[in-house]
Amino acid sequence: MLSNKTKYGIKALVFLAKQDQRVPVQISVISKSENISQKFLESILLTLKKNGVLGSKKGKGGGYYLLKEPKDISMTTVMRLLEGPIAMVPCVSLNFYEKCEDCPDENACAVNKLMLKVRDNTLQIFRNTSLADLSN
Amino acid sequence: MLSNKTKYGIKALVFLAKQDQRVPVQISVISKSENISQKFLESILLTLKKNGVLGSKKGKGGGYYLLKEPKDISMTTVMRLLEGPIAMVPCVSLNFYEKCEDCPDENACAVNKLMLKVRDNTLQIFRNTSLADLSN
DNA sequence: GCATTACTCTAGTAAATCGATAGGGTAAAA
DNA sequence: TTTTACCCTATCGATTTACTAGAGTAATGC
Repeated sequence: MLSNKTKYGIKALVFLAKQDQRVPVQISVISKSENISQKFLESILLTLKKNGVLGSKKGKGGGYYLLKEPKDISMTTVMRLLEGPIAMVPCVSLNFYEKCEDCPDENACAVNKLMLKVRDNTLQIFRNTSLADLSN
Repeated sequence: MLSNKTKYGIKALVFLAKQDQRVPVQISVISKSENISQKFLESILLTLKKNGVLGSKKGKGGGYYLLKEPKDISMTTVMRLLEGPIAMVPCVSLNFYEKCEDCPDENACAVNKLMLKVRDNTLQIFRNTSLADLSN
């Protein structure tokens, strides 16, 4: 299941991408428009900022804005930052790999085999989908 | 993330599919061989039984066995029984559909659009993968 | 400067889910 | 009639999720 965190994050990013000008947008504006708790959204945008997806400006006329063009922001980045691993099991994860304790041989494991296929496919979708694709 | 329940369920099914003869296999045998808590496995096999995937036989020489040929047991069935919805959000789920409360228009929703693609792909993999495919 | 605005950060918490564990009950086979 | 093994219910600690509260700090405009 996709967490609300990720869901809200994507919605906020799309909202920013849809702005005509690249001016800072206040959290409260996004929060109202997308029906997201303001405080919760605050923490989400903060992580996106800390990881180079968003920039922010303080004070009057401040807010958040995209640091890159929507077409250059890939869904893999967003998913990994907000949701964590893309794989359904750690033993097939690229960025969050962990060995299964109960499994003697990964290569002989049916779950591994199946989930590897799923990960490959899902990853390809996220790689080929940019923020621009979602904003049309 | 895939739950242990599903993971163990798949492993147990593969174990059963790999048996030469179609004789009942005791829970304790599967549990030891696959490093799964016996009691936990018990409840998993029970759900698979209640939903027509497995049969069971009581008493001495009893145990669980597949009700169908491995090639006729699709991963969609197994995943839905043990893991639940295949989709990452309820609003793109076929069997567990639910409308998002915060979303005014599903067709205009970026998350919906993205997750629909993911679900289609994942579903296709599960549909095209049978227990037989995983047992080789 | 100084008030306003808006971002930043730290805690905490209610609710749900997960992954078991415990223990007794019941049916069937030898 | 004893053994074996399936069947069912209840409980429980740990973790995660989705927020909420509240205080602090940095810019901006007048």
